[in-house]
Amino acid sequence: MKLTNEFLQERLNGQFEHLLLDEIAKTGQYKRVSAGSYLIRPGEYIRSVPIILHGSVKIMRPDKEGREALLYYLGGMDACAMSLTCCLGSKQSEITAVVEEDTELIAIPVDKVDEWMCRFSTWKQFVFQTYQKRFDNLLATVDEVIFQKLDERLLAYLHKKAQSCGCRVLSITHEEIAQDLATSREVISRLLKQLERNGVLKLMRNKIEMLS
Amino acid sequence: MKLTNEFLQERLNGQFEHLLLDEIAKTGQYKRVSAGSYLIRPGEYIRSVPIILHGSVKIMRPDKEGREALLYYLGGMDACAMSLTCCLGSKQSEITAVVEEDTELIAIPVDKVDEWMCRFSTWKQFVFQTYQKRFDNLLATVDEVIFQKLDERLLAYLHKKAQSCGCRVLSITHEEIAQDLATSREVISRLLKQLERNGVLKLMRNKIEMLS
DNA sequence: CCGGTTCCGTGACAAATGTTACATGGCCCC
DNA sequence: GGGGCCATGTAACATTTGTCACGGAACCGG
Repeated sequence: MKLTNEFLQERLNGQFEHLLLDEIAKTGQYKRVSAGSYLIRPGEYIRSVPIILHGSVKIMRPDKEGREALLYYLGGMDACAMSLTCCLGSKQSEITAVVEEDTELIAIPVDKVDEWMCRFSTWKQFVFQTYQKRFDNLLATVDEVIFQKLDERLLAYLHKKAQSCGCRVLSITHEEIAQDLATSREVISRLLKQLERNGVLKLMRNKIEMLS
Repeated sequence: MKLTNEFLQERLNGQFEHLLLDEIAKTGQYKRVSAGSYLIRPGEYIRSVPIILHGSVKIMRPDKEGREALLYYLGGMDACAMSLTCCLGSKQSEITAVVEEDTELIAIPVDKVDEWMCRFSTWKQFVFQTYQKRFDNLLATVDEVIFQKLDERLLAYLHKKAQSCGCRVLSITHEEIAQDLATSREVISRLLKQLERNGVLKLMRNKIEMLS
């Protein structure tokens, strides 16, 4: 799709100045990506930084045994800090990014990311804000993993998920949750059952309804 | 102490251009900080970004119960990414930074950090490299906490420590280790004893000698 | 040398998490 | 309706981690 200034103005919440919008319209690439597709996998190089207009992207961290734990989600108006550092240092990705819900994004070529930093203060601000948000995300994840027990982490996970999809009924299997939290299916089933007994949620096949 | 261009040239490994060194000499503040002092605590504001010339600084993350887990160390030529984001967004610190070994650093006033970004490409590079390093540190920590068991984490912890102090005999108590890893002293004692039986290390009062 | 303090070792038990094994039940497709 | 697949439930057991209780050893200051 061709990017226009008006479209960008609306979708980017007017957080960028006009000249910058022109540049984005000229060099940015609009993309629709459907749920399940990978934006980046470990070891790949990135040549553009995605700004997410709408949807949600799941950032995961793999280990050597093939497990893959959830780090955090990217949502509207978020950009990926990993891709920023990867681009600017031409480093390989160390994470996996997979589209969770159908997503619209604008891909900014790496050389522009750098160039605009000095030309547009709103861009510089955006870049640093992005770093800050990702740092906060990571810290929150670290907190949970270090200080909380699994049942608390599970509950936090479900709430985040419900919030991100904007509904109270989650379409997910116990197995998927187990992968995201880097544990086993049986453990999750056990804890979920416990939460159900406590009236926090209701379990159905392939679905979990949050009650509180 | 008064900063001179020559001093900076030598201590900063010549990674900055001359004009920038002049600026740093003019506005940077040289500081010696002795082991045990706090550079920043949660809730405080930072008005300068430290560049560490020599020594080591421990970055920790507190939780509500008063526990405080180790995130990572800063060493020579490192800068603190937290302080970067905190400064640029005038946010409160979310971490604790305490000097582990006597440290020399240069404090850069926050407005300069921003101003130099566009004027000096080596500075811009430095800032982004800093972000990247801190991200990598955090990811490594996340990896350990998510995927590894305590005995592996403990061993990794000891190795990092040995590397950072450059010697094979660590001066540390079981209690301190337990705090850094957010667990209890007894657990650490037990695991250490096990490692000793396996010939990995030797235990002494207030000291641990790494053998491998 | 004595008394107090800090550090360490350790057994016994509790709680949390991981693993194995199998049963059940829904759902899809023919 | 029957067969097969997938998701879930669950018991039983293993391992890991956390907690409590206590004793002894090393060190330190008088």
